[in-house]
Amino acid sequence: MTEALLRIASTRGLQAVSMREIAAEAGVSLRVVQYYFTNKQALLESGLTELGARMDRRVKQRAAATAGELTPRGVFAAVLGTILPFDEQSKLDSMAWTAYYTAALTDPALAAVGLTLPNALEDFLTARLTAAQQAGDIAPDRDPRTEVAGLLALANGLTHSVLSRQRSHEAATKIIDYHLDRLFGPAAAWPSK
Amino acid sequence: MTEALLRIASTRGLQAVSMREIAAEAGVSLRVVQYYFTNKQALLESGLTELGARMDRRVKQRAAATAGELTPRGVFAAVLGTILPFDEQSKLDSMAWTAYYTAALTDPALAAVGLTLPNALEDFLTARLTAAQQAGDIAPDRDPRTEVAGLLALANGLTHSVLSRQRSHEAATKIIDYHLDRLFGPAAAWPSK
DNA sequence: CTTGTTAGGATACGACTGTATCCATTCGGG
DNA sequence: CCCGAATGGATACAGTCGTATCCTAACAAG
Repeated sequence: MTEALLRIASTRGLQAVSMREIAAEAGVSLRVVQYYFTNKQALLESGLTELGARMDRRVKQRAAATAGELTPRGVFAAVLGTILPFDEQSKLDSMAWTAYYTAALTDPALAAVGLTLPNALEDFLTARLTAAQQAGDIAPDRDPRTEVAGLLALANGLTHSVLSRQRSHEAATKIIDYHLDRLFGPAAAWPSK
Repeated sequence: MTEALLRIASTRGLQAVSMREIAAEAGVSLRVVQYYFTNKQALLESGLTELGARMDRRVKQRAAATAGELTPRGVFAAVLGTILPFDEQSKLDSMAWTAYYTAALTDPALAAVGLTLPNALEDFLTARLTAAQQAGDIAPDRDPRTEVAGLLALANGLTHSVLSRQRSHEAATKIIDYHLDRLFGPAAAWPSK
């Protein structure tokens, strides 16, 4: 049922989401939609929560697939590579995510729900990068939180350009890899103290 | 009149934009809104065009203010610094721009109008960076179009994080400057052929 | 003075919205 | 057996939406 909501949101936009449309898409009656989601607000929030859960699942799948050795760089490549839309389904999810993001800008209730995952992601990556720095994997003059913020912003921006067909998935991945190369580059390129 | 539309779009979202709301916001009757914009579609497109014009004006203003010497790096700092929301008005415009961007994902007519400025910007900056590379201002192993795409995506992503109050304008500017430092860094840091 | 164009007020129409109400099932525990 | 709770179908309600229509003015050109 929440899937029907996200299907509509990602193909026709969040403004096309109505209780009746969801009922039709899910093949149930209007009353059933009302029954399981008391409000339209509750319905929308459930869609956002589901989106977050999917993203979480995808990150873990990719991390498991790349298993064996999870270098700091491997973690970043997995997470950032998961943010970028890489197949039809994740592309649809990214569209829905974008729709929600925009709605959250003028709807505080959605903003509260929608910011938890991005913030958790930033904290998680920052902790990883700090550890990597202490282990000597990245240059000591880098600020972990700033680097993470920049990388996440880059991934989000690239996602948008992929969605609007300005850029292919491959081109976006290349740009991400390029930045990871610079960050996790050889110690020889670090500035001497 | 288009200003009233953008005022509503940036404060309450594009889905709150209705002909009657615009009429009320502009202090005119519904008929007048219908008179000057035959369609709602035409109305929406005029808002998008106006947003593009404002952005254009801002870039030129900033470029003129930083006048005297317009180094390649100065051009990039001006353009990217203009994309980031730096005062209340540009913040509102960025919100409206985001709303339009999202709507364009599921509305081909808006996409056509909305992509002209970003594409023009990318072409312009790529030409500048190519020239700078030939002049020896950046390392020869950089791909200008890729670099520009990355920087624009970064600026867009940072804009979003500023709008959702994850990041301050200053923090975002610092990240941009950091990347520009790397790009236009001293020749000593370039890889030897 | 007449006539056509531009401008705008008032109102109506059908479609669609979220929500509420009324009613019929199904089903498990007492 | 029964009875309350869970589940869901059908329909109604009050708004709001974009759009269309009808009617005045104002004004410039003939």
